[in-house]
Amino acid sequence: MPELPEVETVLQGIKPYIEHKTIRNIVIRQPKLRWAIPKGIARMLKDQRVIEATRRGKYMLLKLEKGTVILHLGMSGSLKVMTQMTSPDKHDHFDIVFDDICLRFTDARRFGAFLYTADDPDQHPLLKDLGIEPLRRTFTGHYLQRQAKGRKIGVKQFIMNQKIVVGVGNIYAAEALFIASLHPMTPVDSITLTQFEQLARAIKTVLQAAIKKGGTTLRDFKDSKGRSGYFKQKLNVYDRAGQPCYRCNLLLELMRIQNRSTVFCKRCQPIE
DNA sequence: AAATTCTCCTGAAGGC
DNA sequence: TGCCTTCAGGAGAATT
Repeated sequence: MPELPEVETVLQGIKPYIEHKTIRNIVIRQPKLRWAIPKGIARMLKDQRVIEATRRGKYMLLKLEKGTVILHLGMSGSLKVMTQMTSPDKHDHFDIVFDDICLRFTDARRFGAFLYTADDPDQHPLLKDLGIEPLRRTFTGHYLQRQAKGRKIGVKQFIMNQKIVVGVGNIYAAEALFIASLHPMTPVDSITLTQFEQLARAIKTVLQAAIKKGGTTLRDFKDSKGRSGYFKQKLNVYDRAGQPCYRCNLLLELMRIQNRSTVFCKRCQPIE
């Protein structure tokens, strides 16, 4: 389930292999992803140099001499640097081929995306309404409080809304709420500034710690070299329903919010 | 406008 | 062994 730390891990892994390199070929085996891979994409990308590889939320952006490639890993996608070509597996949907290496995209569930825009990527429909980057200095308790004004949703849905803040998915939302001692269903209009400050801090802390560990591998996340992430060992609540809270020993609760499993500690994260 | 529900997809896991 | 059901989830689209 690639969230911000997993995307960042993949991005840092592929960066040195593709920046300032020229795309030589695009091989598409399965164009049907979240959106169909645009028909003329190979023609658009061929012989273009990658100026830099960046990230916006959970999207990876390859800035080219002309235009930008937009990549998303969906929930089961991975990008691998192939230093030598092997025959593709069933779910290896496309390759971006360079002179010395190739980027191979694998995604069993096909929720990922491979798109191209000739214009300012920040104006692309998928990117233009995205919220703030959580690791920015300007992501603060004040910011969250401002965004929460007039809303009635629970805090977990709030911080998972990519229009509020990007990069926080089901795993890190649960973890951040535990650290901030907030019940996932706490209505955002009842949260104090102090609590919002703790929450913003908790999100930064957990994302940064996860990046340091190379992301979280629960089932299938792999970095650009096929390695697992090691943040799972640090998870306080996610995937730990029914097990004792590390802080107070009470068995952790499982509830479903918007059809997402949500684990929390009733005692450490009380609802007012 | 905001909130909720539906949808895409397939592998894994559990029940019988 | 095998078939069926359920679950996992990012996030846009459709609906309320």
